Amino acid sequence: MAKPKYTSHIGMVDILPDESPKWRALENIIHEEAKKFNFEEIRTPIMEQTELIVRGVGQLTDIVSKEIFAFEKGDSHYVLRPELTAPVVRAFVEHHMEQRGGSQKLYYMGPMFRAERPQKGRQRQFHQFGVEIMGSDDPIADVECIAFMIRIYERIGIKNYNLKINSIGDPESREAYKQALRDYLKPNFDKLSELSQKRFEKNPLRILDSKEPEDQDFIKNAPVINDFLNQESEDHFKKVLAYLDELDISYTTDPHLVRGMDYYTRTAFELISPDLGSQDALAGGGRYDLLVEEIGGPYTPAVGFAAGMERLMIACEELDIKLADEKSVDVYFVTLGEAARKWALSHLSKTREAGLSATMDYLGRSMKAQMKDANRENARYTIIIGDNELEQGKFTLRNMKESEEAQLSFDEIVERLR
RNA sequence: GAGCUCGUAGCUCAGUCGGUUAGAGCGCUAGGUUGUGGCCCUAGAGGCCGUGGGUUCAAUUCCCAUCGGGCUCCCCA
Repeated sequence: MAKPKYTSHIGMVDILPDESPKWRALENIIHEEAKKFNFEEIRTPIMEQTELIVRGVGQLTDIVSKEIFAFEKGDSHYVLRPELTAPVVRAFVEHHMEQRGGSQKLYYMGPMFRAERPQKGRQRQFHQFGVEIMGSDDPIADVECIAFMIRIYERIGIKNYNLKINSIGDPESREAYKQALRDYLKPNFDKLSELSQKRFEKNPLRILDSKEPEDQDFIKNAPVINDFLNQESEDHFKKVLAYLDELDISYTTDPHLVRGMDYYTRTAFELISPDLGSQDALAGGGRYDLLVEEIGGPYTPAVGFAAGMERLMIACEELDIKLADEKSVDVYFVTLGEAARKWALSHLSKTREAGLSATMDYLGRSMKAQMKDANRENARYTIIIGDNELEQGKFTLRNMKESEEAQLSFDEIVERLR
């Protein structure tokens, strides 16, 4: 196929009419469940200051070091948001949202941007939904957050997932652990994969995540962070797990789970799906007790997660889950002649005012073509309007599924369909 | 950012061991039924064979590059 002159950018896809109903259905589910959990929606701009993202997400993360879309205009440094925790924290601080009282339970959804090489389940413009609970360090908040996340997948019917959870402690215990990890690995440094050697100084935790075969033996016997948690973090983690048990949410503790953003403290979790291929994370999140201060606000412990909406869609397809109904319209006005078209135009309005969906042919086509079109649009009924009908004030109402017809006045038709 | 792989009608794909007018199914439009859809029949529209360059008498076919998709790594949602 010859490519058109103008196409969307690589990794940025259109959501066409055949797909958009699925998206709306998913969005509706998220709104409904958020309402049940008493989460309030927050919408922030698509662009943020580059410095916010660099500080918030972390200079050394892949997201910031190689995946952000950034540009300058005048003195301003713009970046397309790669995630929404930092922007939500920014809004929280900017608008002194702690003054609203209590803890803030926020949710969001929308497009994010990362300049990665696209593959299935990974695009440059993609969509996430997620929540942030700000102002509480109670393990209950962690678990409510996870419960909401799980609830979305459960409601949709995606039950084939694995919740992995870990605690990466506070910065002090993490530093102690990093050092212990380095001490453990150092004698075998030369035997580590090239990649892991690079990670050794900068981010040794990542070595635990390595998929390189030569690293696996070292990883298996490495010290685990759980042994380095201070009492507070350990108690916190135990409570999180106990509350998960209370909710009968099954999980796997994974001492090797570390996350890509620098801001995480204590609880970290991921939701993995076997139905996704190599990009198998449905959602991920954790606690970030120090980020609000980092951004310039008051000490505000917080926890949240983000979930990939495209990945959720892919899982639905793999599992043959239909998010949206077939398209349909209540009434299709089939017109024969100019007088009928004019009548139809005004009575379309009346039909819609009665709460029904209604449409007609705009192309002046034959009756057969109109009937075919009505079929394609999945019309429940057609109303056939010709000179005879206009004269008598009785129209042919055809039930498309049953192939039954009746002669009725317009008022009777509306009454019957309502 | 790296490796592999694919790229022919709107969609799914044949095909050309380089050689006159590139095919099918579905979809679309129209007719068969001058006022009736879904099935059937007929016809039509729709392709510089992703793009650019090279080799050649000749390239959709071979070579290179590029763009785009897929898979994998990295990383993440």
